[in-house]
Amino acid sequence: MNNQTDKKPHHHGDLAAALIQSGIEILTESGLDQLTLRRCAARAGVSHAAPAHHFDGLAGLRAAIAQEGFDRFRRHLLHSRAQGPQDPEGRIFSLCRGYLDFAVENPALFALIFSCGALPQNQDSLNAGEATAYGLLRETCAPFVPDGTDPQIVETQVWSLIHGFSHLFLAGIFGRGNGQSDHHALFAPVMALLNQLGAAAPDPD
Amino acid sequence: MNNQTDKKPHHHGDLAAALIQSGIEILTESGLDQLTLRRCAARAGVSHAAPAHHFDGLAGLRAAIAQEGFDRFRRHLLHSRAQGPQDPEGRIFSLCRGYLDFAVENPALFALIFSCGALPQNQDSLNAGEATAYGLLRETCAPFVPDGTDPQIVETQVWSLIHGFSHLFLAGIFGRGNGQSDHHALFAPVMALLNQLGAAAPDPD
DNA sequence: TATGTAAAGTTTACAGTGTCAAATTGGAGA
DNA sequence: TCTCCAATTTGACACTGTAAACTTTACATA
Repeated sequence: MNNQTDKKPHHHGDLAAALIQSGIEILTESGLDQLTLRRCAARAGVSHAAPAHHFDGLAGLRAAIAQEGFDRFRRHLLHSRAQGPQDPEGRIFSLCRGYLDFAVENPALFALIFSCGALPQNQDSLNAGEATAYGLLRETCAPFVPDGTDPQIVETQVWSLIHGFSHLFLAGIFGRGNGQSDHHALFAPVMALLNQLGAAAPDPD
Repeated sequence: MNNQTDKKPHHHGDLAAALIQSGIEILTESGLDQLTLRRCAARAGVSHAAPAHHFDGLAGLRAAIAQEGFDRFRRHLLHSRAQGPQDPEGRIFSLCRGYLDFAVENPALFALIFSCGALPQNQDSLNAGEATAYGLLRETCAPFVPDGTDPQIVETQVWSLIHGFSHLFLAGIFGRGNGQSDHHALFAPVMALLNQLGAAAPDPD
């Protein structure tokens, strides 16, 4: 469909990629409701109707931005996981901390990524290792999966926990009411329950 | 400001409430992007500029709808919790199941409620008992809070877990890729981790 | 009853949006 | 050089939010 790589359009160098980049910048600077076809086009230096030749309307552009955002999200998680200690607990802690940090630092992009219908997740991504965010999660959760158990159980628990906290924090459920906004301090309960993961899954060592 | 209760406007019976109701219907039938000032006005049988006299623009209407939606959400949780067994585990299980069911049955309203900035949560709501959704959660979590511990720890764990699962399910992370869409089956891992709550908090009985 | 006032709703207008059809541009191959 | 064709622009249309001016209605007061 819209493979913006390895293909040089005639006039603009690579308009599709430029539009996605413009969109992410607008998202970061001005929020989700300012993400507009015409604004992206103007920022990329083309006329207002140019994006129609690369994406299927606004929905298509948003989907493309979400896909790129998801990849940046994945790289952020990868980098964050590599920062801390490399034992199973350290890796999953760093991964979750990176998850929250990305959400706090890129709230609009985070919201777009997880808005309904924008995600082209398929079955392949489950076993894709570091190639996808889900694969990254699966890798990191693997040491906590008891033998003979469906790994998706632990993955569901971990992802639900960290995603729920991140989303609720952005929504202002935690924090705003308290007048407190240090998300790392509020994060402690999530880490505590993450520790229960080991208790729930007796190590077969 | 906009107290639509106990006050009979002159022409329309209660336009503010009618607009909110119209908005929720549009949300349910056509999704979030179809929620428009003019559409709400038309559905309520007034001209397109009438809502401006009751709400502060589209953002104000959305906030009012979110507030009403949050109250319906609260009542849904209350009803769901009353359905199952009334021991602490049964109550929290039913509450979480109601949380997920509401999200699945009202995806657009659920998204609006938890979209950033639409929530007027304040400190009072924390101790409001059944009067607010957070109070409801606090009540239900109370039996799992160890003596001398901040109840917000358990509340954060439970809400993050159930909210994260619900939101990710709506986003299609679980389910769609599998071709499986029975949210109650996929829900099991959340329930399992919820059981760890008891293990994390040794009952002082 | 007559009048004034303020709220509620309508009309009109304008800038910005997505989307489509037609015209135009500019580079690649003949 | 000429032609073709994809990329882009131009122009138009319907729809949106918003603001101002205007009209209608209900109520209080004299």
